[in-house]
Amino acid sequence: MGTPRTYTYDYPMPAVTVDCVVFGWDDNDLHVLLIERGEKPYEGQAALPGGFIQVGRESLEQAARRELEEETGIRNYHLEQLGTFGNPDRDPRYHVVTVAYFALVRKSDHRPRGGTDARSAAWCPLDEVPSLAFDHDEILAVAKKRLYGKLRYKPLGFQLLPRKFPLRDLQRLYETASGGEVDKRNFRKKVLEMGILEDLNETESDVAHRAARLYRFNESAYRKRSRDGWHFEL
Amino acid sequence: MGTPRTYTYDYPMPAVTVDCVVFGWDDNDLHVLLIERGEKPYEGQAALPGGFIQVGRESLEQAARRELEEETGIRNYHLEQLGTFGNPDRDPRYHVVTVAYFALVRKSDHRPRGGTDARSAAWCPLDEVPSLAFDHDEILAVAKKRLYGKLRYKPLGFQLLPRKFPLRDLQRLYETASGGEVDKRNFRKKVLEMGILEDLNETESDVAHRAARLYRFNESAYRKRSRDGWHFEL
DNA sequence: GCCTGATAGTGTGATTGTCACACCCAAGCA
DNA sequence: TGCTTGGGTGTGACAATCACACTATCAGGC
Repeated sequence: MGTPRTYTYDYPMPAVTVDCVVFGWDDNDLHVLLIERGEKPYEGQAALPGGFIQVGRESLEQAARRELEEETGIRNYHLEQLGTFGNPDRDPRYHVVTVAYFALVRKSDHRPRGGTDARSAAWCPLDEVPSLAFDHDEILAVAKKRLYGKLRYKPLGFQLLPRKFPLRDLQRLYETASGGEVDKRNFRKKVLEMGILEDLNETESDVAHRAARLYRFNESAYRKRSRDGWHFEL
Repeated sequence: MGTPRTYTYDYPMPAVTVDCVVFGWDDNDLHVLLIERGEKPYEGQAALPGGFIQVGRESLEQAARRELEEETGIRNYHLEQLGTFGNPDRDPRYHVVTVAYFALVRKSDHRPRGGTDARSAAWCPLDEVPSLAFDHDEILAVAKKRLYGKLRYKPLGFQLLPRKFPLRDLQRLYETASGGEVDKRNFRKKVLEMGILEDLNETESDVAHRAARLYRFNESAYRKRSRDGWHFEL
């Protein structure tokens, strides 16, 4: 559509892309969403989903959301900027500056292989990630570090868990992030005393043991406490 | 030098710049380094120092350091990436994506108006900053928030203070960042027990009151403790 | 040289938060 | 019905945090 044309500048220009590190949680493990590249540099290799920004037409965050939705069909997720990577040789073709984003999604909200179309997007457990295209290994490493750090002092874990969850699952997630074990009783006491979880008076079903109570993150309670100078920490 | 030429692409390209928020500390107040714009959009208005990256030739951090050194002559400072701003209309001319950096310098290391040349760079107290060009107000706001947050859990304050400093000054800096007052005795005890300050057995001179002892940040002690899983917090 | 104003430096006790720890309970399944 | 699995609950020891007030030292002015 439209006549082919070209764009001329007085100086060399870099290309700008966005790449997204999408984390999902699956009962026991963190997963990242990877695509398989269908085009030339690094064709066939795994990479982070992303693409070029539409110059003059969208903000960086809009570009990240657009790419994510196009390539993976996911919606409703936490998204924040992670950092920008711009070494001149990070793309073998020419100078590409990429703005990396960091997304947290509820895997349970999206049908197992949500792929609307195009290149295959698939969840990959964090400790089985293959070598990635470009400098995406480095980007992923930064994202991991940021996620683990941030889970402790921002209530981001609730963006990964299903809306209703038992405390056990919350604890597992935090143990994964901190790399250590946590005492069950202390964990429960601490979390419940924060007053940001709503007890749903429901229990799990279909489990082969005593069913656990389900809770929901109470965002407005969280915001109220935050306004009063309190801050989340686990 | 070199023949004038142009650069042609199949797609529209954004420009990429770096901008630096440079903080300095002056006994009692935080200052930011601002330049006065000498060129068209926002000519004559205050702005953050920065400029275009050299496409294909330097990384983003190299670009930030180059621009800072060119425009202000400062050297030896802490520099980290702050975030990237890329709304299509943030520059009235065309789509410019800017990668913001965040620098901490010892004002005492640099002669009062270090300007090597070119446009005038000047320190401005944080609470007297005028309205800035582009979206630099927003960038500065993000930087301030990041600085205040980070001072509490990373030993960045020592990058702002002179190498030898009395505890009083350290306390002032932290009070500024946290917006509250702190008990002198508790502060001293806490800081000294960290074991990351070296007592120089020297005192201030030329003060109209009892001279305070001077201390120095002991980076290797800090790193050793960090490796053992300890973390800085004030 | 002595008085004054300004800031440096120092210890304790009360309170609060953090941590480690073990047992009984409910439900599904064989 | 009993075995297995994980759910749910309280207390006491210890450590960290907080609030708090006085004496010491220096420079400058009188």
